[in-house]
Amino acid sequence: MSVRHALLALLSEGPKYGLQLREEFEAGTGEVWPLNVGQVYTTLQRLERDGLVISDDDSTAGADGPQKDYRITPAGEQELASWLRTPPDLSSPPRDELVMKVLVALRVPGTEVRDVIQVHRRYLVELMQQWTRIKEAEAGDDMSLALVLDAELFRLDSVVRWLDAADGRIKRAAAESPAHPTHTGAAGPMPAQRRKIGARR
Amino acid sequence: MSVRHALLALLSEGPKYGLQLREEFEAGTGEVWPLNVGQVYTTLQRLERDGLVISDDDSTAGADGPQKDYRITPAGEQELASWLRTPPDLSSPPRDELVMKVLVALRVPGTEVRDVIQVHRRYLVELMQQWTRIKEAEAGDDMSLALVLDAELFRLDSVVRWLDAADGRIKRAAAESPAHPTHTGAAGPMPAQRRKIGARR
DNA sequence: CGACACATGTAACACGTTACATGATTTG
DNA sequence: CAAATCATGTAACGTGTTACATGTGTCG
Repeated sequence: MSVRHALLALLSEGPKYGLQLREEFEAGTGEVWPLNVGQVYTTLQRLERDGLVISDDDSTAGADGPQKDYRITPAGEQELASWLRTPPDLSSPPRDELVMKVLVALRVPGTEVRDVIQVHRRYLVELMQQWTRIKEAEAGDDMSLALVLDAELFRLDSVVRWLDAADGRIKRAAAESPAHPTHTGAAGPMPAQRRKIGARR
Repeated sequence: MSVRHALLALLSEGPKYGLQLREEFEAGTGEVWPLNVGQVYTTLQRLERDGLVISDDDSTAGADGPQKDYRITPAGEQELASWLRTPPDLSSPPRDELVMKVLVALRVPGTEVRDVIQVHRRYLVELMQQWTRIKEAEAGDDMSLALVLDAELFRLDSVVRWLDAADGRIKRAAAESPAHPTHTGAAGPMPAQRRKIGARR
């Protein structure tokens, strides 16, 4: 749902065509969020189908070249404005791949959880250094780029801190019950039924 | 790519069937990551197609009831082990919806960026409190749940801190060029071509 | 038996990705 | 003109969601 509204936003500045939207999208995110063209066209089709956008196809007047301009509709403007102040869905936190891996490593016997954690930790720190380098080198005058890189750096930092906390938890749990150092929770083959937490949609 | 490997992991403990996998998946994440059944079946089909898993359909022996057991294959075991130590793709940071919204709010004239930021900030803080309450109430003996909630709390905290940093950046930028207080970067209708950063795939 | 739950599946859609096909315009 | 580039589109696939259809087993 992100690209859809981004295109809407670009169109709110005036009529534009497919490739132009792709270029402006990438320029507006400091070129770190590539956007494939195919998605631009299919998204535009869906936007038009939903009445948030209309195309010049060959109607009113200026069908100058091969370009097909799209214009935002009032419904589109309204959708955009409401999207901007609508926080994302509460309900359950998104499934995170790295968290998944640690949970799996905890549960699958014969897996060195601490190793898995360290492997990913090293990788994340490296990644952070890369982005930091890019940020220092190129985000001087580009606020969009600075914001995007800030967000990613904050996120990666939180992941690293989570890995450390997880490692601590695991170490502690292992100390308390050395019998099964890598296995916790959901022990039996048929875990006891528990009340659902995440089902508040 | 997350559910796929989680199912593989559950199957590495022994043969299981569809609904059972769904239940164990949810139990293993403290019930905060609901998993719809349809996806379990389609994912199992793809896993079988890829040779990572085989089903009892009506072959060897025990076709006891309506349940259809799946077993992991050696190829599946190997895939699982390699997945555990493979860090996610480098390349470009994932497109984040909230970052998107702030970038859009910055660019679309007539939008109070600071307001948008504050609206989401309030929401995030509320969310954190909710999760914290649940964590204190229920994550005492369930390590999986504690890990999942930790991860989400760390993540939300990083988002809040990013929002604050973004607000600061925007305030600073507004102070420096009060002419266009809400607009930065990518100014012209056809922004100057710049070198692509994210294209290192 | 009939109702309910367990269990498996399928269909349709949204979004994202990659790859390919096809015109139109510019330029050497 | 021929080739390169610009521009639009389509096809196929992966993953996720919701909703519906269909069997099977148990139990009042």
